[in-house]
Amino acid sequence: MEKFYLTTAIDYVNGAPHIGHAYEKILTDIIARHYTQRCDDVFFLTGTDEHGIKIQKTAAEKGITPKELCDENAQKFKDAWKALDVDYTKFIRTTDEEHEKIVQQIFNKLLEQGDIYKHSYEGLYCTGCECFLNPKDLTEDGLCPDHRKKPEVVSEENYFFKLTKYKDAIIKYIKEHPDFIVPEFRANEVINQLEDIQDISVSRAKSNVQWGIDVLGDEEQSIYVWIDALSNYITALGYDTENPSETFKKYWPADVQVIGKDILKFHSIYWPAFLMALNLPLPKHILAHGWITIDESKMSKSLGNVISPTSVLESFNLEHPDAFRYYMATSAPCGRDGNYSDEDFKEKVNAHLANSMGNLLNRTLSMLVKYFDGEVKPEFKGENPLAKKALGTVQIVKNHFDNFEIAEAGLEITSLVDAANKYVQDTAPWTLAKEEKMTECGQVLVNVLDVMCIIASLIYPYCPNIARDMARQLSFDLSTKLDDLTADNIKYGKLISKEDIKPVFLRLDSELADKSAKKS
RNA sequence: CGCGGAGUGGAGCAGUCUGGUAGCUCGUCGGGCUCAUAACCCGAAGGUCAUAGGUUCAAAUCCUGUCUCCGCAACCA
Repeated sequence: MEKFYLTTAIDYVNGAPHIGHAYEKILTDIIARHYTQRCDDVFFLTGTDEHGIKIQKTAAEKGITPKELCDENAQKFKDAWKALDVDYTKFIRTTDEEHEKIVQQIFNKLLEQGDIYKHSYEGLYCTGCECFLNPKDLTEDGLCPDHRKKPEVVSEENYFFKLTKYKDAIIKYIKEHPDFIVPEFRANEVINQLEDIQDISVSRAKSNVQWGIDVLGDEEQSIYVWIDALSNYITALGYDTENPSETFKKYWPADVQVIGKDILKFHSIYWPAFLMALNLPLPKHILAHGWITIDESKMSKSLGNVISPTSVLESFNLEHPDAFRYYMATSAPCGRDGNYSDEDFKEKVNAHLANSMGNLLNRTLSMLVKYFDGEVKPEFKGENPLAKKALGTVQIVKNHFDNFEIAEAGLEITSLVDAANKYVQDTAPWTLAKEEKMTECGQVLVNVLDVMCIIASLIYPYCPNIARDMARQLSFDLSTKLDDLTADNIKYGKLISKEDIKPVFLRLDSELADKSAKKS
């Protein structure tokens, strides 16, 4: 594998980030970190979508410029990702000068080649909303639900993209590439939606929407969201209709684009159509994840149960985001909805990260210190009955990641940890020590520690800080590629002394789980 | 009849495509161990697989009907 390019959706900066935004970034970061363990060149793109009427209005209400609003909120997203250890390669903003320039270039190219044409249409315009309304949104009397006013019939000229021209090619592509849309069951939904697709409007009258990218050569129009926002995935790499950068040539097409299920339509229909029009290859996979519900109900502002990405860390007093990342990634299979509850969070991370994994390292190192003063002797290396399972788990985890089964991969790691705990229990090194079978005892401990290094490697994408703490206590090089892992990882000599053994993840105590500390 | 997803022990889920002893994680109860983070290991209880029919030697799985919940359609991450 030479390179791996993955992207998240770019978030609309009309508000602050919440747990749903965080879910997607964590998933993507875990995938990115996993592939850094398999290839040297991973490019992970995220960013923010910053144009449009909503930003324009919110800024006006706050009495600031749209740019100021975007700057303020984009920073909140960046801060959140930092707190969650989301380690992106590049953060693109659709207000970046470079992006705007290329979007204009793309727009004009499509216009020149006839994929974009000018067309006037009639719509119901509400002067209160300052936008067109869908007839279905009106009240029974035909009034705007927000302003109780009758919308006017207004005719507006816009640019349209010939989506219909690409309809058959997209259907064909989806059918010929069953792994293009992940999970597979969503592909049917997309094909259904494709059946009655129309050309889409890709510009707005500037009299309505000022906060957007200008159409070059037409002072009346600005570019509407589709071409602006979707293009970020290629403008970020330095795409150019004339002279694409080396970076672009190297990384495109994307290996996976992670998005929410709500915007699958745009990424599996509009986006492929634009790419076809630009004569570019399509991304290899579109991964549509589900929603995170809060205590079984949908997160919404009206219910007041919107949780900020970092509130979970704060309410449990967590120094690192590892437990939250682990929980988010393993509590629901990718693609289906998952639920967040404080209770479940606490139970899962206590059981898996503290009781099983953390404690396993702790008990083994403690015995090494207690019986051997922390020293690994050459005769401690022998046949390791855990080796086969451990190396097998590495392959299984890789396979799961190739199918974007992030939760399933996590469970495999847990299963390896359980096997190691059982091995310790069955061989009872504390009994061997009492019976003065010291070589045998040392072998058991080193067998477990060798496997512990593999576990540290495998858990790294989910819990980078815990993995680093584990690796440090094991004197193991965490940058070892997955394919270079062996069952022989522990070096001879003094491994650790008593004062250097410290728990990598402490149980969450119930008194820390204070719901009232949670912000909305 | 707009389209789609879901209904499996107390909780969350897998299994359904390719019919063949109902499984996983967590919790509960009992026992064991004492190296360790009230941790670890073993055992047990607990399910008419939403429901009614059908196909079959055999159905959680395939077919038909019904009920319930949810999503999309409609710029909600």
